[in-house]
Parts: sequence; C-alpha cells; structure tokens
Amino acid sequence: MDLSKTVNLMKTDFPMKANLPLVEPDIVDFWEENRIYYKVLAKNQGREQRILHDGPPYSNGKIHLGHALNKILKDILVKYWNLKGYYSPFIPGWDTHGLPNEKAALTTYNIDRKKVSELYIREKSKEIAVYYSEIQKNQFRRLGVFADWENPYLTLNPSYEAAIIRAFGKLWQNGYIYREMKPVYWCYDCETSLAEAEIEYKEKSSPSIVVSFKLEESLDDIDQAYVLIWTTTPWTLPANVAIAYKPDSQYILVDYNSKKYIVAKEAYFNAEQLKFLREESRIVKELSSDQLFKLKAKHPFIDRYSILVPADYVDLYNGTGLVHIAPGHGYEDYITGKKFGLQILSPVDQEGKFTDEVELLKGLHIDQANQVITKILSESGSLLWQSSIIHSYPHCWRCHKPVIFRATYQWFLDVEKMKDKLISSIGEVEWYPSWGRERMVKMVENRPDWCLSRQRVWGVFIPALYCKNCKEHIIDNDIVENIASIIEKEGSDVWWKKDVKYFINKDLVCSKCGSREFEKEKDIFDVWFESAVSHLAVLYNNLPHPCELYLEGADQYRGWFQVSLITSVGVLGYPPYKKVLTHGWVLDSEGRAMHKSLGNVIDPMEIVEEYGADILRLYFATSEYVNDIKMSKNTLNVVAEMYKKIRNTIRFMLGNIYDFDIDTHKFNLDELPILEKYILYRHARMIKSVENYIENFEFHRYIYEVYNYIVHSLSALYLDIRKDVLYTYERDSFARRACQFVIFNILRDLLVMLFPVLSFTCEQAWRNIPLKNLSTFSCYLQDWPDYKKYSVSGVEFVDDIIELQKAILPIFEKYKNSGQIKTTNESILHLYSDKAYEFLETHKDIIKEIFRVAEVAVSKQNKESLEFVNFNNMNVFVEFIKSNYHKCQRCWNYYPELRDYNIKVCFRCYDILQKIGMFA
RNA sequence: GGGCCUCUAGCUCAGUCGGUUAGAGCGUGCCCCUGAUAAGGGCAAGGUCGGUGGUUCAAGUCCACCGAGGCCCA
Repeated sequence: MDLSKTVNLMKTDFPMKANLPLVEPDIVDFWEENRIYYKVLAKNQGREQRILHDGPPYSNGKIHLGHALNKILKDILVKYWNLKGYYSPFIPGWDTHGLPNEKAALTTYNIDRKKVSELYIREKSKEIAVYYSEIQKNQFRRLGVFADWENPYLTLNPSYEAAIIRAFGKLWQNGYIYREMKPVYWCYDCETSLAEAEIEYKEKSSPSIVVSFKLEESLDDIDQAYVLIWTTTPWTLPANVAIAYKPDSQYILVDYNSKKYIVAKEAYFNAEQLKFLREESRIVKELSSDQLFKLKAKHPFIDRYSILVPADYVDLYNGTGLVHIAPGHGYEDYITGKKFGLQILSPVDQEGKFTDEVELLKGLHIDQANQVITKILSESGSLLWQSSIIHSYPHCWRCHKPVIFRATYQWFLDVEKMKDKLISSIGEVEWYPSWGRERMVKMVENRPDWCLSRQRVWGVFIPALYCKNCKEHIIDNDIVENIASIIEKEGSDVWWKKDVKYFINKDLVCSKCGSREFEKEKDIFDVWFESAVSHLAVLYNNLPHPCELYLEGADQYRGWFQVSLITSVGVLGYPPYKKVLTHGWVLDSEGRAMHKSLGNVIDPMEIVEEYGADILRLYFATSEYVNDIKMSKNTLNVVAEMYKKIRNTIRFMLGNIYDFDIDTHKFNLDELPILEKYILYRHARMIKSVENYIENFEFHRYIYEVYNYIVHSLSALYLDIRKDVLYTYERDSFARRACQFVIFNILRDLLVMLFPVLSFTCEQAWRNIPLKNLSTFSCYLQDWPDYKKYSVSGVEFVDDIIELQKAILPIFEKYKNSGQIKTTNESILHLYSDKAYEFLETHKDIIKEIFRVAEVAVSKQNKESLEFVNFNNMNVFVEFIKSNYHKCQRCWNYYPELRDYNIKVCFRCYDILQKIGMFA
C-alpha cells in the first residue's frame, strides 16, 4: 500500500523556480491593463494624503543604477503608504530642457548652430528629451515602479513652462531678482555661462609667472620699489585694477639685481615661486602691511594704475603674498572690487577673444594672449620668473574644456537677501539622516547669489524686455502674467516665433527714456531653476504643499533640495517639503564609483534580465542605502539566495492551504492551540516592528525583520513542527484547519508586507492563494495588516521553551555524533531539574512539540552526571534516550505500540485509514 | 586644499547610556531527513570591530591623528 497517497501533501501551481526575467513582464502588463495604480488611489480617495514628490531625472540617456536605486526606494515607500491607506499618488517627472540635450541635438543631427534657426535647434532638442524620457519611463515600469505614467510632468510641458515664468515673476515682485555685470563661469566653447553644478574640476597645465608692478609713490625713504604678484592666468592681467595684500601681516623689501621688490615675508621664505628671489637677494627692511594701503602701482603694459588693497583671503605661503586683482575675471576679485569701488573690466568676448578694449591683444584668444603677454612682460623687464604648473582647474561638464571667469550682464536671484529665511526654514524640516540639516545649513551659508541666465536656446526664456532706445531692462507684472498665460496655451516656442508686441498687453513706456519700442530678452533660464519650481508646477494648487517628503541622492543638498528651497522660500516663504531623505551612491565591489573609464559600470537592466527586478529591488531594500551601496555579482547571488528562501516558504504555505476556505474555516483566537496562538503573537510583534522601521525609512531593518521571521519563526519552527498535522491529520480535523487558518492569515499578511519590495513575486503568489472573492485580484488592493487583530495572551512562556531548546540542541548534536541516536523524532527527552521541575512538567506537551521528540520525561531530582544547561538561572540536566518505539509507516512518528494491519500504523493513522476506506 | 559622511566575520546587516565570552542571516564545512526535494532541519568554524595614540576601573561605542573610500565644494 502506498501510504503517501493517503497523506495531505502540499499542492500548488506556484513554481519553486522563479524565472523572474520571463515572468515579470507579464505581471507589468497585468498591472497596466487592470490599472492597479489608479484603483488603489480610488480606494484611498478622501483619506489622509502623503506625497513623495519625485525629483526629475535628466532625460538624456538610459537609466543607471543610481536612477534605479532612487525610484525603487521611492516606490517601496509609496507602496507602503498606499497599502497603509494613505492617499499617495506618485507623479513622476523629467528634467528636459538645458544644455546637455541641446548639445546632444547638435551632435546627433550634426547641426551647425550658427546656420540654423533657434526654433530648429529647439525642435531637435525636444525630440531627444522626449525620446529619452520615454525610454526611462519604460525602464522604470519594468522595475515594477508604480506611478502615474500616463500623466508625468515634463519641464517642457506648456503648463510647467508657465509655472516657471510665474515663479520668476513672483520672485521679481518679492524683490529677489536683479541684473548685474558679474563674473560668472563661462565656457568659451559652448559660449554660455555655467552654473556651479555644471562645473567639474580636472588637472590642467597653466603658465606660472611672477610679475613686477612699479610703485608710483615712494614708500618711507624708498622712491623706486616694485611689488611682485604671481599669476597662472596672464590673460587676466589686462583687466587688472588692483593688487591685494593680507592685512596685519609682515612684508619685506628685498634687493635683487639692484632693484627693490616687495613681497610677503612668509612667502619670501616659503613659496616655491620665490625660490629665485630667496637665493639671490638680500632683505633691506621689513614693512607692515598697513604701509601698503592704497598705494598706486603702474600697470606693466597698460597706461593705468593698480591700487593696493587689503584682502583676508590672500595666501602668504604660496605665490608672493600679493594678489593680482581683476574683478571681471574672478569671484573673490569681484567682491574685493565691489568693496573698494573698483572698475569691472571684462575685455574678453563670448568666444574667449580679446575685444577692442585692449588694443594690443584685440582678436587674440586668451590662450594666445597668455604667450603674447608673457613676451611683452619679458621685454619690458617686468617678468621675473616663469614656469608652468599642473593644478586642479574648473572645466565645462559638457565639452570638458577649461572655463574662464568672465563678467557679463546676467540675471541673478538674490540668495544673500533671503539667507536668514533659508536657514530658519532648514530648521523646520526633518532631515534623514540627521546630519543632513547641518550639511544643508553650511552649504546655504556659503552659496553665492544664483546666476539664472544662460545664453542658449533650449529652455524657457526669461520674461524680460529691453527698451530698444536706451537698453533699459523691463519686467512688468502684468506682462509677465500675460506671457505666462500665452505660454500655457502655445508653449515657449512662441517667444521665438512672435514679435515682441504679441506679448505686450498694455501701453508700455520706457520709464527711463519714454520710448515705446522694445525687444525680447534672449537669455533662457538655468535648468536648475526649472526643476527648482517643480513644487509650484506639480504640488501647488493640486496636492499638499509642503509635501511629505523629497528623496534623492546626497548630491542634491547642493542641487535640487537647495534650489527648491530657495524658490519655495522666495515665492511662498516656507520650504516645499516636511522631510528630506537622502541615499548614497551605487559603487562597485571595491567601493569605487562606477565610471565608463574604469569599466566597472553595471547596467540595471542587465541585472533585471539576468536575475529579475525583484532581486534588484531586494538588493536595494537590504542595503543600508543612507550610505553608499556596493554592488557586485557575488553579492547579488547572496540576495538571490535570500529570495529563494522567502519564495520557498511562501510556496510551502500556499501548497498547504490548497483545500482551505477562509469563509468555512474561521476560528476565534482563544480557541486555537498554544503553538498557533504563539506564532500569531510573534507575527503581531513582527508587524509592529516593521511599521516602525518603515516609518523611519529603515528598509533594510524592515526586510531583515520579515526575513528572520520567515527563517526562524516560520520555516525552522512553526511550519516544520506543523508538517505532521498538515500532512497526516484528518483533512477536516480541528488541528489541521486551525493550522491552515493561521497559515492563511500569516501568508496573506506576508504577501502584503513584502509587496512594496517583492512586488512581482507577491503578485504572482497572490494568484495562487485560495480566495473566491474576485475583488481581491491584486495583492496591492489588500490592506496592510493590523497587528492588533492578533492580540493573544498567555503565550510568552513559549519564548522560554524555545530558548531552552536552542540551548539543548548542541547536547543533542553530541548524542547524534556519538551514533547513539539519529533523530529527535525517535528519542525520548529526559529533563532533570529540582528548580524548573514544575514549569517543565506543566508544559510537557508543548515541549514535546517544540523539541520534536517521541516523548518528554521530567524528573525533580537533578542528575549531576549529565550535561546541563542554564534555564532562567535554573540548572536543567539533559538526557536523550533512544526509544525502542516503533515508527508508524504513515505519519513517521514513533509510538510504544502500533496497530498491525498489513502495515504497521499508529492508532490515529489507523482510524484515518479506516475512515477514508483504505481497509474496506 | 575645505565641509559632510562611511569603515564590525568572505558577503549583507545588528550591537541601547561606555559594562560579562561582539550577535544574526547568507556562504563554507560536517551531520540528519528524503512527504517543501535544484528543497527542509541541526551543529560548527570564521572577528586585532580600518590603523595608531589618548580619556576611563572599563572603549566596537568617547576624543585626537592617520589610512581607504564616497558626496559636495575650491
């Protein structure tokens, strides 16, 4: 007789092998076709809202692991919120304007930007931006990210563009916008100014020269002295208007080749650049820096004076301790110039060539000018030392060429003016991790005013006008609003299509000269300004503002978090977010950043195709993402193993409730057996901790909590013990149905709780759960479990028994290794303890279940010859005895006595076999 | 060069206010089971807590410096 046919073995269509790369795309289709994302929103309509506002990735390429990490983390949280019953739509966005896409368009379509219309470049740039936003959208969908993919926000949408214009108008009204000549990073190759964010630092070789300026006035008793400056940018000398010294410092006058030179004392003894002087000069006298104040020096090759002024930032150890100041070519120079009312000279044009302002160098590119200037200096005897230096220097992020500082008229946002407000706003926000607050404060404290204008075409124009006659700039509130409403309907292209009159909806007169002829501003906004107003375009008027959370990589303290804060404080007076959470970067297995040049880049879609999106999702969920995350195939395999364990346990549970019906087999918690109550008690405890972890954004703790529960509480304990009941008890017996009832509840809860991370797997498992109610056809439409539902009492003592078992298992191992016994199942456990006797005797039955032994005996006398364990400060002596019991052929348990009827089975199995007619 | 951050077993993570022998899971080795089977159960071996110095009766934990790495800035 084949008794395995008489046993209730597990049965399920949920396969052991996941085959995720194959299965997942179908599940994506299922979600889309059934509009699950929208159904959940409908379900939670009217409930408390929690909004995670999506930061827009730039749409100029396929996604990398950083994008994947970011969207998956957001998805985990938003899914949890929705399951928990919050109304949490997720509106994805893309940053579409800006130089990278304009550049890509020029390269891709081989466009000479001087030969085509601006509208043509804009059209082609848009093609690229839309193309990549679609690609990224599909990649995110494949990762299982739930979002309003049908209505994303693109910064090129006319409604969004109008929000940009209006935000600028509001900032103007609030007094935060000004126009000024100011040095900005300038790329002469791209012919545009650049934001700090568009700068990258690289090593560069530059000339290194020491130049003398002859003092026009006598100093003490010296009539003919020279000051020495050191520079690595000779081309900026034509714009020199001052020389800075460090206040409260010692300077010296030295005699060198029969001439008198002034340098800082520290520099004289330390600076590499003054080695030539140190070796062949003698010190004549010491000077105090105060004696230099406002002395005039003659410019070495231009008929102009340079004035000596103090500046704290002067370095005494490098160079000469006297710094050449060109306010048109350096930020610090500009600050110093402003302080002393110096002229801002900027005789270099957009292509990096000298203008008419410098007759000597007119038309020369700055690189050529460096050589010409050096030659002029040398011939006039002003060049004292010449070398070259390799130093870290700012480069353009797009064309990778060195940038220059060049003063031009630009539009600025006055960050300085709102700094106090910004700092106090930072204090109102919760920062995760907590050091984010301090980092943000320091960054805001140090940031300069924001240059908003760019001399490019792919973007939203700055809604300003100029008087055709006197060139006065005009921003008018009514006209700005009129422009915004036009853009909202027609898109920003219209600015390039229509005459200026199309935008002027009132009788406009230049307040300066009375002219009525105007022209349009040609500059466009820095793209950062565009993404910075997403909270106005997406949240304001539609969703709660401030929103619950921004979640981006830690680089966004300088980027999106900061610019969004500035526009929000500038327009509304408060921050756009209540909480800010950051994640680190995805690094290679060695902990190094992934770079094409290092060849260590892993494509997220490659992982999806090889392992499946759920594995990648689990990978990120188990990582402490606040720090950087190391990624390698090896570690992916570790996560894949974890996945298998979770999957198999789900499969086991599914397989054992195939004949269960929740409507028929319902139980009150108090009527359940102890072990059932106990596992629910642990289950509730697990749910509670998981909620805490997720609320604190500690996803790795959440997953480890669930995982450890699956491994320890379910697989190794409850399920292992209950196999006997599930398989061998009567199909409809109380014990079996009660167990199935518990498994059903646990499984349902687990699938819901794991859904935010293992969305595909949970959805697939959900289809195999025996439920008749069709309204529950997606796992995501379930509610997050309520742990209060499982309040049971009087089972805490089982924790102690499990602890006892863990302590005793090594002893059993010794019995096993000595060959006396093979399994716990066939042995009798004899416990001796004077102190713990009563506890052990009372709970004999549950001890037998948990230890999985044939029988438990408890004695009150200690048996000192045996090994013992400490149990709540009581000694328990342990003995395993091989029973001479007989193994039931059906349930495989050991009994003192069996029924013998063709085959040997226990009394219980005998009854069951008789009932199902096996002996008929 | 400056600001912020990270470093605990081969891998991913715990480790409370400074307090016994630094814990899990995976992987590895060994054993058991063969009715979760390309599964399941058990045991064991793995650590100078990045390094050095200091404070303390006591340091993975506090302080200083150094190293490796990351982000941001110059």
